[in-house]
Amino acid sequence: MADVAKAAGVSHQTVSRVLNEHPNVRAETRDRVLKAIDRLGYRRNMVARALVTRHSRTLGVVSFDTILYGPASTVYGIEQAARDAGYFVSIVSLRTIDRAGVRDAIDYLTEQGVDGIVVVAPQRSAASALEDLPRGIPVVAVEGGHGGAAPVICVDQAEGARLATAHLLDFGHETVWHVRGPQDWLEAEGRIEGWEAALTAAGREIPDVLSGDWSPRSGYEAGKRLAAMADEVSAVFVANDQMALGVLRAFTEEGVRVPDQISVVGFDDIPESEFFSPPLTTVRQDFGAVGRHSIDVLLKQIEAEGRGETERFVVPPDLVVRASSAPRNS
Amino acid sequence: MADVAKAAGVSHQTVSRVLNEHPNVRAETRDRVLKAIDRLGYRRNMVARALVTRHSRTLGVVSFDTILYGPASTVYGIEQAARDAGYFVSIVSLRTIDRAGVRDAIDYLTEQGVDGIVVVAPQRSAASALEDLPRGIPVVAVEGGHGGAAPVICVDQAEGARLATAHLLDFGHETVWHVRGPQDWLEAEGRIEGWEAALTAAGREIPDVLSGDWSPRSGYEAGKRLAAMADEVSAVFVANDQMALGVLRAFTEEGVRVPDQISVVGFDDIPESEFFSPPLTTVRQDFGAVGRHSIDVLLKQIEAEGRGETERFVVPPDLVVRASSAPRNS
DNA sequence: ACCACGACTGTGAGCGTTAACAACCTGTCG
DNA sequence: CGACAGGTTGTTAACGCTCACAGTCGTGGT
Repeated sequence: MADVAKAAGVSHQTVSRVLNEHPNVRAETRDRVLKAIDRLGYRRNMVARALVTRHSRTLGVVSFDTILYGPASTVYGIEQAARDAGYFVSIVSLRTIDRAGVRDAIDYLTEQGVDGIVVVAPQRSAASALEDLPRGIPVVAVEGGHGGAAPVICVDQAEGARLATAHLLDFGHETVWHVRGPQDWLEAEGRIEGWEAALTAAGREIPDVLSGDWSPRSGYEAGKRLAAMADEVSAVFVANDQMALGVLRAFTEEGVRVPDQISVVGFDDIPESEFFSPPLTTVRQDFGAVGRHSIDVLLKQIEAEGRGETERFVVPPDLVVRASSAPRNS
Repeated sequence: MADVAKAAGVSHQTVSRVLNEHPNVRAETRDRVLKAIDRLGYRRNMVARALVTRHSRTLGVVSFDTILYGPASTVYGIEQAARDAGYFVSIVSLRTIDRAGVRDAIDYLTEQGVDGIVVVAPQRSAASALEDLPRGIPVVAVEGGHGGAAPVICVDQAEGARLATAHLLDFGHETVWHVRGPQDWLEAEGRIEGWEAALTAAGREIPDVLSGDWSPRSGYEAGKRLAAMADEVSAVFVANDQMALGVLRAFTEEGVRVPDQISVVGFDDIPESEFFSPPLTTVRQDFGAVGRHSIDVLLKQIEAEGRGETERFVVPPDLVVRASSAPRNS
């Protein structure tokens, strides 16, 4: 910077002013500085800037299993929204998720000097890490349950499940079976909740829940079990599309026709769902909206210096009806 | 830090030494400092550290479309490997990929003070941005063609395609059709190359190529066209699994039986492939290995301060045989 | 002619850390 | 007993930037 100042015949402070678009710089001076910057190939050192301003214009993201469609989409949405707002994103992708891991990641990012942190905490154990947050750094949670001290942005899982279940009941199915996601996941809980609520509201029996772990294989295994009771089962709500694919595969192998014998509904609307055999009825989540809102809320927290309200933002899901669900055949 | 020094009755430099695990600190002194740090809840300011050491222990990643399975897995592999090596990762996820975008991202990250950059450049236009790199910052390319000035880490796409095609020829198919990926993508080119090479090596005719854009829908459309010529076609190599799903769907709709009438092979081995109807024969890429190697090479470049060799690391792919491919029927 | 004011520019300090060097202490060896 | 090595600690000066403040200059009003 000193070199530029010398080359342009001004003080370092004037160079700084040009860089920061301060209004009180004569146009001619600005040009001279800009030319010098260009000629010398000068790049300002953001680290030094961050040291004095105490703002790095970088946000941290703590996530888990960023290869799964849901988390990957969420992180992508967050990154885009952050960049639009002029912020960088540093990512920590946890291998195993637990209280300690999330806390370490938050500490780690804090130490790096990020201005705020988005924690994608889809599991109870991760969400619990948000209960007593280190003060001094704004944090928002995505899919983080009640979120403890942090604001929460989430998709209304229960509502999505309710839509899916009600859709099947509307088709005249006596009841709807459910293949759930893994124990610790809040999304799995929310979906069960909505499913039960819809059944209860219609005065239907609540069948035993089958367990899965989000993987197609676990759906396949659940599908085998359901196929074995094909005479009692006419509709299944599966907690995500990957497991739903496994269910469809098991049904195909066992000669159970979808939707003639059994209707299947998934959750997520992954790009593949439309081309399953048959195309899958499912619940779409707007991950872009989740990312945008989480950044909005986080920036608001940063501006308010932690004194912002711990609001809660719920994004509504949509039902996408395709060929895997149909009126009951009897 | 001054506070800690005062509390422990030492100089700030001794605190710094404790923090950096300098050997020449008396055990008793270290304990005293550590206790003071703990008591005051002190956290060292990495920004100030980065300013003076000129190392941020942060690496930049420039990527594109991080929701697709391939890029997402690559970025995940990079992130894990970087963290194992004690580095942070800042991500820039490009919306549209072109020379200017990649250059901007590299500049952006350089300005932020990253120690090195991994560019995931699966497209020709992105790879071309690597031809004249800004000096002064180590860069490695993943899937970046010849890579220009930067070392390249990639999966041997042509070899994967050769494996897939040879597998189908071994099954007695007269020739193998191909649904390619989008124009600008190097991976699409590599896969075509391998496919042609395998056909040429076997002295077979090279059929017209069908075009897709990686999406299931484009595969579906290609599948419809192939189904219309089902009597000439007995084997198809599709450039990725998502498009292969679309092809399978189109075949199902048109009553083309897989693999009885037509064998289908994909590329990527996404988690869903095993549960397609029928389960998909495909080519698996080891994204974890790509991530690890790219970080290895990048760190080597950083140590060598840019004077490292521009090596090229090729990761071999594996053929995974499932039910969608079978010996020719007739 | 004087003053006030705004536009523009320069000066010095300081952000929190590490590097380089100096200083001190202890023990060992000739 | 003195010198010297080596472990341990403290002092000072950067790193590259912004902030607060202090000019300087020209303009317009009284």
